[in-house]
Amino acid sequence: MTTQQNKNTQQAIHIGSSCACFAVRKMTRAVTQLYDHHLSEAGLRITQFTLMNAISSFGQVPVYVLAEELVMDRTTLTRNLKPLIKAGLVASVPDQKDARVRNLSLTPQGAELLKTATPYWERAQAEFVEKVGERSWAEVSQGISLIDRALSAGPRPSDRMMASR
Amino acid sequence: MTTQQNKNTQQAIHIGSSCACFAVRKMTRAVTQLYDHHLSEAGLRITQFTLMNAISSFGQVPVYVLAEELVMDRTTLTRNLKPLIKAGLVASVPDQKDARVRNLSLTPQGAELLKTATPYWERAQAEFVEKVGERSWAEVSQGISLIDRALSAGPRPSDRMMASR
DNA sequence: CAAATATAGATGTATATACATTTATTTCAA
DNA sequence: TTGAAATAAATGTATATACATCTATATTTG
Repeated sequence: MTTQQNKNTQQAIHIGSSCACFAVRKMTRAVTQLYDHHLSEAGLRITQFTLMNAISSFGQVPVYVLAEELVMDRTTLTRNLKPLIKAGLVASVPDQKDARVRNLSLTPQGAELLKTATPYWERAQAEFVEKVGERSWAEVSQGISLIDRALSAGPRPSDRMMASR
Repeated sequence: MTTQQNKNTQQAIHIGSSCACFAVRKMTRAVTQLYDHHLSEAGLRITQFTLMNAISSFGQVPVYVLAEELVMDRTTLTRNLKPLIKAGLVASVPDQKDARVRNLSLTPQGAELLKTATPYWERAQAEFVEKVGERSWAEVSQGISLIDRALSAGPRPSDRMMASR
């Protein structure tokens, strides 16, 4: 048992130290916790803040466009929007030309809350950059952009259609 | 309205392009989707695979130690373990010396499934590295380690106890 | 034009995440 | 030694995430 167990342990250590997904998920938990602790004082989570911010940057945007932009499943976005719509922070109105589409925008209250919460985001961002170092973050940030491009350049759904599985 | 709206839009674009948390969460969604698509063929999610792998690397480990190691709330870990324990992949047994503590380990079935799933993880990892580039990933990986250290070196809970709020 | 196909969003189900609180146990101090 | 404080895990609640599927609408094709 000992030899086999040692083999398993060594293999597991190797996977744990090389798995890209494990690394990015662990880091994301740490970063999210930092931002959430600041944003909680404004009654928002960082996920909600960034979602409202994304809508604000578009002014008005269909669900499917925003989901693609955020690399997020449409159904996930629908679910994430629910509490914001219920709280009167986000408006979802049917499109005039295509009845399937719903356009998202911030309500006046949503825009106001986003403005109120921004200083807390700034503190979180400042603490993060202070801890990590401006230069280091700039480098990692570039790397993240690179990964985003690399992964979004994958095969299109239409290409996959005739492919094996 | 137009001027104010433009201001809001510009501000939102600035936050969206600089927020570290938004960037890492977006990237993590993309990376997780890639790994999940491979691991699903083994009937596991990448989160479950990496959790089982982490337990395997310890051999046996208390919940609170694993949670700290993974930068994960203890309650989150408890919840994530639930389906694995129910499926008979992970064992959770009370510690002999401290009755509060529960030690986690893989069951034989868990070890077997981990082994079976490993080739799918290897394909995911290979696709990721192939798309991103070995050199780029090595650099980003170093940056992630740096961020992990920077954020875990924060104030201990005991230090926070007398702090404001 | 009508039938087949494709698309947008919503819903059912399941897991992932964390805070506040509860329960059981241990440690520490008067 | 016992009562207070601390710790480990579990539970209540709420949001985050995605797949399979469903409904409604739009587009394409025969």
